[in-house]
Amino acid sequence: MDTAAVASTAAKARDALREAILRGEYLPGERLVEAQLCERLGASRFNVRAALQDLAGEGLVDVQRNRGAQVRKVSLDEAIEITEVRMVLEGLVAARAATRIGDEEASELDEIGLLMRRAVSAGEFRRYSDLNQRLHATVRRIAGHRAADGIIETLRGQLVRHQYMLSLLPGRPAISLPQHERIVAAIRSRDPVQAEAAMREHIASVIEALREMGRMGNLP
Amino acid sequence: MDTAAVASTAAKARDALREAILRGEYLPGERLVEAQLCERLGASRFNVRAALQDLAGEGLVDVQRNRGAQVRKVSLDEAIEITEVRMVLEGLVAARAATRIGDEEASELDEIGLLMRRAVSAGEFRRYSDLNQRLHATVRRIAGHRAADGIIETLRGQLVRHQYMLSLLPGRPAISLPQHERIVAAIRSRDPVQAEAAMREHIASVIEALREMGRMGNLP
DNA sequence: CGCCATAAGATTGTCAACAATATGCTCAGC
DNA sequence: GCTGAGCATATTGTTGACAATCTTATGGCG
Repeated sequence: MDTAAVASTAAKARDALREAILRGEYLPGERLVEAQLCERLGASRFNVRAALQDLAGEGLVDVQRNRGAQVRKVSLDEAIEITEVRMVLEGLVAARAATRIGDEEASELDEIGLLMRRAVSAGEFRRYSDLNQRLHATVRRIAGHRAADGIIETLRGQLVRHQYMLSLLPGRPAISLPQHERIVAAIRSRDPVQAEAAMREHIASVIEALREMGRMGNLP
Repeated sequence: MDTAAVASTAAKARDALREAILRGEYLPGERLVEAQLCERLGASRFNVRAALQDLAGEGLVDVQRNRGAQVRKVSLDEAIEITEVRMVLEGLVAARAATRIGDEEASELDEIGLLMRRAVSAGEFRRYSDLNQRLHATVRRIAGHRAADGIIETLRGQLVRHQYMLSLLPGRPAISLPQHERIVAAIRSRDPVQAEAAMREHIASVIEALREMGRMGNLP
């Protein structure tokens, strides 16, 4: 009985709405009408408004005075900028993980690496994508860098749609698997400089893929 | 007349409260009672609540359910973590500024560098501190990296108190002036790698100073 | 004298009604 | 047929009152 306690009505509404947006139930640009959300979330307008304001702070929705809220559209340019920020932040986190990793955490990374190789060679791309997230999350947990962690999580939310499109690009796993392996190896060997470099190289290649996607005529 | 328009009542209240906190009119840990803020800001409780919620999102205040809001205390550990994040973000921004700088912007950086040297040799520390902020702001403006910019600005708000204490440390200008000069030189010569390295070295030394401050027995 | 139950006061949480604004539609005028 | 003014509707902004909760003061009991 202390910190993690009963979520307030407003917090529940906010979390539910965030999940709905991330799940893709509301598309970018779609208007979020307060009255509709009241039904959908089973909350009063008061709490719905609070939720919208929070999510606006997270960059998931845009709110314009007297014009209501809509799911934020992030352009490709913005997605690239956001990913650049993620690149340096996850680099920082990887470096710190390398200085803090313990033995059982090392074997956890090993296991994720093993599962990744298996998933790729078996062609299970969805599973590989999940492992990708799990690897990044594990590195962040090992680092225990609260400031960076919160920001990365927020940014991840803004990018769900683009990341989803990325995962459909053919040939991505073949490129990213060795990058992931290098990240694991560097953190395992407690080398912060190599860990940061490996993580940045990995995310830089994600940025390159995003640019490629833009050149191929997908929506701007 | 379009984008930048009449600030809503809530936005005005939020900005006013933010300024008040940053100015130090409310100290860390101090309770922010809604009714009092209504008078202070000349806003309704509704808007005061919205403002508090916003500033909570910015990390300037803590809000606990049924217990109200208080100015967030950031511990030295947190300040260090936040500054680490700033280090990598401003490094990113400096690198990008190096690839984008134009001629008049180059002379602007030169001028700031000149004024800095003058301020230090004249012992005008307050003026040097202002120029410090101006240099960082100018670099960010040149880079035009909206994603990084927004986050850096938010983090800066959380650190005002610690940065103020830092500026009182004797010997800081002598350390940071050559670092600033190196940042200017690298950006001027359009070298993103050097620019990032110089900026990171500079902020790393700020982190070292923060650690020093902690060791010297200031409040944790 | 100290401690817990109880009540009073202060503060925040929530709501429903009302006001202000934007949006879409109809219809006169050309 | 097109344009624009004016109206109807939908949606958001704001307010004040009331309920829930926490905090502090009080007093009885061991």
